[in-house]
Amino acid sequence: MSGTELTERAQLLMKNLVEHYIRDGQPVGSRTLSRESSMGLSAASIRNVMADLEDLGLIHSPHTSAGRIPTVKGYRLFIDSLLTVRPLEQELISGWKQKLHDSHEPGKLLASASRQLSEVTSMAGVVMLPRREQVALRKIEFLPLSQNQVLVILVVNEREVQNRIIQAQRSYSAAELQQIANYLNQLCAGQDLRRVRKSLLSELDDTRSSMNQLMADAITMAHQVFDEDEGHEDGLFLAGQTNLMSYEEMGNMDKLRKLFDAFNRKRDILQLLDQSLHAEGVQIFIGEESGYEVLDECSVVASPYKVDGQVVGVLGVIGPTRMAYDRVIPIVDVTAQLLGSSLNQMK
Amino acid sequence: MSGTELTERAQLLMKNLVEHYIRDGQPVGSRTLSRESSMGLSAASIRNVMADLEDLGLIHSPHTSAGRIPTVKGYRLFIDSLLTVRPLEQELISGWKQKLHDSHEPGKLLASASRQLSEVTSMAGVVMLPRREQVALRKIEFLPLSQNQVLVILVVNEREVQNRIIQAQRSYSAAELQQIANYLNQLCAGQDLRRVRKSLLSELDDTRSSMNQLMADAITMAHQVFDEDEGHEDGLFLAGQTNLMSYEEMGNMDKLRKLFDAFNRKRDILQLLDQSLHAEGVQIFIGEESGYEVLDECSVVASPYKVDGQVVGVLGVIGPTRMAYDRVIPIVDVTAQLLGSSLNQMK
DNA sequence: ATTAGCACTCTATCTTGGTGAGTGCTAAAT
DNA sequence: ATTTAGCACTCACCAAGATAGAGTGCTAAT
Repeated sequence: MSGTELTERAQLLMKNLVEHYIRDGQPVGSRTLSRESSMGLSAASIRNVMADLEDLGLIHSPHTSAGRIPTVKGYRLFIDSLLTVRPLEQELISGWKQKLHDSHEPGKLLASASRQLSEVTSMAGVVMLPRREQVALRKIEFLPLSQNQVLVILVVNEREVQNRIIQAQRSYSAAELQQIANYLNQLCAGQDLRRVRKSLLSELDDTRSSMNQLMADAITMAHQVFDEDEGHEDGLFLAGQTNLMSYEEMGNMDKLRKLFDAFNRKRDILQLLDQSLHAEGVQIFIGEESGYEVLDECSVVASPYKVDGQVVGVLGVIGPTRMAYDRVIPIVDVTAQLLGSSLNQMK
Repeated sequence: MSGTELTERAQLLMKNLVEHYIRDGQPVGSRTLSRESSMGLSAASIRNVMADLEDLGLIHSPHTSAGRIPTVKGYRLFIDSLLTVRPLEQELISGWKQKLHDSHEPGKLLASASRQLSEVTSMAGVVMLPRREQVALRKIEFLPLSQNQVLVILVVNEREVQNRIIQAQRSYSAAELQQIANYLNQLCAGQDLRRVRKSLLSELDDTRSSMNQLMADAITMAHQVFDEDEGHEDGLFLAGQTNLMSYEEMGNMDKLRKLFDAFNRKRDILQLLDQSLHAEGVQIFIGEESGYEVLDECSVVASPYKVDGQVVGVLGVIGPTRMAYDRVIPIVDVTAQLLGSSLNQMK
């Protein structure tokens, strides 16, 4: 109902108002808008239109004699149908591409991407790790430690190394562990971790019947290793949180602390970004839209990124609701593309 | 000069004053002190003594009609000769011990220790990693990647795994890399990394003369690996930074941001903690004493921790200058001991 | 040596009044 | 039928007193 009712003029006015507010951070009044918006209307006329916009819940006054500020609904309208994004300068893009390509390891690459996002936008940058499920095991290795513990080294996804420590039933010699590793490598190498778990189950029966104790132990150990897999790495790269401290709207220490704590916990942020995982292109959560109280006066601009046409993760930027969307959106967009192509080259 | 001049009474007064200020955070005046310090003196007498203390630079007034506040020099005196530390309850200690022992990997353990420090003190906890120099190489392994890159996996210090990617001269097969690894393992396993570098140099001459190309390549590769070693891991675990946001003395957003940025850079903090590396027991840096501007209104309470009687790292707490030293000092002290013994058990 | 008394200083807080920006409404102008 | 000028009104913001409270230093009495 509200969408179509907006006249051409009201839309233009709204656009000007939001742009103005994003620039100055001050409530914008009819007089200012009449002077600076070059749409040849008097303050009085503008007041009339503004009254309509306020009735529609698109803007509001902080108090009687201040100007108007866009509401969340107003931002939504602005972003969805009023916004004109500025295209980015090609030189900038190739500069970023260069920087990203300096990283050889995937971990470093993602960290670098989040840092870049934060630097370019002066807000907080986030990069969510590729989904943990599609992980190909390349090699597994065991080393004996004291007290029946065993150090397990996993090489996955061609060039990522993980390690963990498991508690074995008894003490194994280096040679035994070598055998176990050989056996498992032969059994699982190259497979997806998900499949590995399944292979193990069926293999367990086979080995049990063939009565080779060491191989049975191998299976048990592998189970320990892969069961532990969930939640091992937290899978979120954050950078530039401190940038947020420079914005006046973040002046409330208490709120800011809660936000930072949420960053540290990471869980909520991961969950939020998950929502963008199956979206196409850039998604935006404005203020309370995110559903997380700590992100009250923040917006999140996020985009999935792909490798081989497959979405593998999400990246984005977190900043105050009042941000330069026309610039941030393309930044997030191209960074997602650049990161995807960089990851591709590592395959 | 100043130390011996202090009368018994002046010392007691000073002690009361600092304790009072640490509790309340308000400048403390003569009247209050006379009422609450139970040393049976009138406000006027106390004023006389306070005037002396001010002359000695131990306390000062923020303005004419406020009470007195300890200066850095005053805190120093307080800590060095006036402070009586409260011993910790044994139950607390054994609880912490328990928690620390849950971690099997050294990395996790250090992270856990810093988290614990921050939780117990409600300030920021820091743990500096064991010195990188005394690192024993246990095993090295190579895996081929695309584009002549080689993935190197290092197992050091019994149970730590590092990995890095180096650029090789040509493409090596898995089998070749296996040979190279075997050769290097035989050559270097068990040695200190420092020694490994030396061994490599002498070995380089031997192999050059024996003309085995592959082995020569091995040496070259190893050089690449170990040269890169410096600064690989940043070696600092931080936790609970956000705790600092709750202290009023950290109200200045700008300063706080600079502090957080310093935490993220880590370099300055590492350098500061280095100073405690060769100290015996708990060391304290009060405000400007640290020499770092960002730590202006902070104190650092740090202690080295030992494994096998050898100092391997430093841990501590960073908080506002006005902190409960009588409690924080023993906390840092026992945590250092607990961490040491936990690390010992992992050997 | 200690303390009561006093004049003094300075901050913090509240009040007051003025200013400017902005609004809504109405009546005149286009 | 729009648009705009005019006007009365509201409210945040700021600066200027006024007041109260806490604390000091000094002096004279104990």
